[in-house]
Amino acid sequence: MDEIDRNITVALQLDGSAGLAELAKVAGLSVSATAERVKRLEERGVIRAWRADLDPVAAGCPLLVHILVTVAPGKDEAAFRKAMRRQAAVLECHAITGDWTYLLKVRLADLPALDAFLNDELRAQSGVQRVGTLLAIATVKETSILPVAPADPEE
Amino acid sequence: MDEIDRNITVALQLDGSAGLAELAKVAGLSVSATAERVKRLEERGVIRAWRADLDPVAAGCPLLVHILVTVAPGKDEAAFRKAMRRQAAVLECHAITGDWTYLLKVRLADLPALDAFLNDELRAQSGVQRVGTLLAIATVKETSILPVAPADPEE
DNA sequence: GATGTTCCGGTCAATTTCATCCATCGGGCG
DNA sequence: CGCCCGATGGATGAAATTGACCGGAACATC
Repeated sequence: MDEIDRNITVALQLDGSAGLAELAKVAGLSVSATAERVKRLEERGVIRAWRADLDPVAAGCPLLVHILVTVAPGKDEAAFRKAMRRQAAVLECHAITGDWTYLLKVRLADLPALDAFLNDELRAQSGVQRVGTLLAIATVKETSILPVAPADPEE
Repeated sequence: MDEIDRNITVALQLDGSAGLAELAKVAGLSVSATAERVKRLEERGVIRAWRADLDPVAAGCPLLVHILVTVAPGKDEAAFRKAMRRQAAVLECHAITGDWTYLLKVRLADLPALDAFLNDELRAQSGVQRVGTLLAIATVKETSILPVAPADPEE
């Protein structure tokens, strides 16, 4: 994971369809050497997948909501996590520090869908004690480009 | 944006490197017809880009923090937004309803980096009145796969 | 301390696969 | 009956994959 690998990963996050020729230029290597690097990044699990990046609005999910949840400790929690994983609308679910237990990122089509989600999916879960809803009014920035760290010299 | 387009977009979000042949099978169309669909999805802006999906830990950003920020109303706000857009560590920045003004999603290498971010980048911004930090202890789910809505018949 | 060997990584060339383009055909609608 | 949209098939072209060769570094040997 040297400087070259970092340049490659950044470039591939920005545009994975550019092709090896152009990637080789930013990497400063030959085409096949660049292909070797990319292959190794995949094998090492740094690159998990190649994905199409969709426009949420065009895809029919204009509503973005972050939901804070307090779940009572106990074995209900496993069921809660499983339910969150099953829900396609739940893009993220993190256990967090502070007054709340979980933070969800949810994308929905409209407010009725939000109402249905809160009542039927979330509050219906046993153990859920408190729900806080943070509706996104405007999205200033939303990217999946990871700031690839300068990384430790080893490895 | 019919049923076929929805199947295609879902499949391409899951794996964009499969190739047209396999995609055509899940779409139930010929290869060239499928290619035509994908091309139109790109032209219409539904598909914004093709990206490599990285493992955050392997990429050197194991720390995930959501930060709630209260910003004083005024023209400082434009500067704040611009600063957030500039910061590579800030993956998302949403203006939200409720007691807080903004919700950030930030990825960092370690706690010192978080400390530096909070002090040097966030609290240094004029207008920032209150900062709440939600550190992710565990990530139950984190995906970028949009739940492509059944969509309105028109368009 | 110098030399030879082995391994890792990069370059170059050849093969093969894949996507794109173009012409044709069938179905639906005016 | 004619027009238009969408699907099929084949040909062209560019891309990725594979293999063999070359150079440098690390280690062991002399």
